[in-house]
Amino acid sequence: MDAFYASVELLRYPELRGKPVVIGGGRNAAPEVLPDGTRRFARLRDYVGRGVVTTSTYEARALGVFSAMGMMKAAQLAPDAILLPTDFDSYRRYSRQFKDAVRAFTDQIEDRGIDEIYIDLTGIDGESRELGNRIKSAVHEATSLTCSIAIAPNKLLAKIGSELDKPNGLTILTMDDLESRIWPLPAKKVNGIGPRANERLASIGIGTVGELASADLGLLQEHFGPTYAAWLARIARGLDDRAVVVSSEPKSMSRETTFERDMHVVRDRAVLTPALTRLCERVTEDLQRKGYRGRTVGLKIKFADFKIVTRDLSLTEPVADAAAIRRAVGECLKRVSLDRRIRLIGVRIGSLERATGTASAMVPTQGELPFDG
DNA sequence: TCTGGGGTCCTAGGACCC
DNA sequence: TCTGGGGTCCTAGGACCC
Repeated sequence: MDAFYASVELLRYPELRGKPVVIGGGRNAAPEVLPDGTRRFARLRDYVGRGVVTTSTYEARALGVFSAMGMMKAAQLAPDAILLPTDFDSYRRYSRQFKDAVRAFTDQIEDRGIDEIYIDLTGIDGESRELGNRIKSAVHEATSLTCSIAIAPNKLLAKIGSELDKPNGLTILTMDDLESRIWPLPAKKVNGIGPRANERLASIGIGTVGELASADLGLLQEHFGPTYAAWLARIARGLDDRAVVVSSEPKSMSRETTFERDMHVVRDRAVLTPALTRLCERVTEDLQRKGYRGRTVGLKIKFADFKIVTRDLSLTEPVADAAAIRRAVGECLKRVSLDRRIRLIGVRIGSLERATGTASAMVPTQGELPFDG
């Protein structure tokens, strides 16, 4: 979906179309409705806090404001841009609508978050461009939103291709297009080459996918290890045999919060302790709402210097109650050296299993029968 | 004026078991 | 007295993605 959150907001506030608009910031307020019925929107210049940009309209991007940028920095680049708070309930609703629209074509859909999917079109009738246009029309009819689609031989190329013609794009790629359309691209356009890998590639003179394709495998192995080097060599040739994964179980659930100011471990105890308890409660709510329990409880602390420590504790039995999670988090906390101010705390639960049925209702398996020893 | 929140996957060492 | 592998689980950190 193109600039998804921002585009949803423009449906609600059409008067903002064509203007630089930024979504994000966390705790900022919704627009104020004036007596004459018009709305007064917050401006980026008025923002104070530690939030980051979640999405920006293409007009805001033209001013240099992109996702994940600190809001205060964005405010310097685009002080007059409109600032809107995130409204995840709306985005989730539109997300369901666009995915349902695609489901009319096939159920072979892999969820990649709220605004992105892979579709396995293998065996679906129709010429690629015509099929792509039909999907785009169906999405637009269902949501009034535009999306960008690439149809390609694999997920790697489809993902790259979907970025080539944004917004409202349709890109068809075959293996014959590798040299002309993929090799000129910066290596970091590849899904899986992030900032760190990109920097290390740059340090050995590799900037584009094409340069990666002609790189010596031994050199790559020296810098990235055998597994990642082999992967790099394959993706540079456009090779990717990952399947479209239609369903998956969650592995972990977590909640975390960044404080408005860095917290002093002793002096701000009255803030920190209830905040930690609240995170345990929120994780518990998530578990119960989705019907899971988990056996591994994790604590995350980000200090004022941005250093992150994590501590895990695996319990003997899976839990889904706040008190048990809070106790485990307390044990984790004892193993952290609290020698700096704290910026963020987080609570995570992993080793999840479905909470259907109680322990007493479960039939013992062979290994648990008492006669084996 | 520094840099969110929710996830997945990988690596690597150590404990422990057979 | 010296030296095995294979396997799983746990923990911590880090890269990466949306």
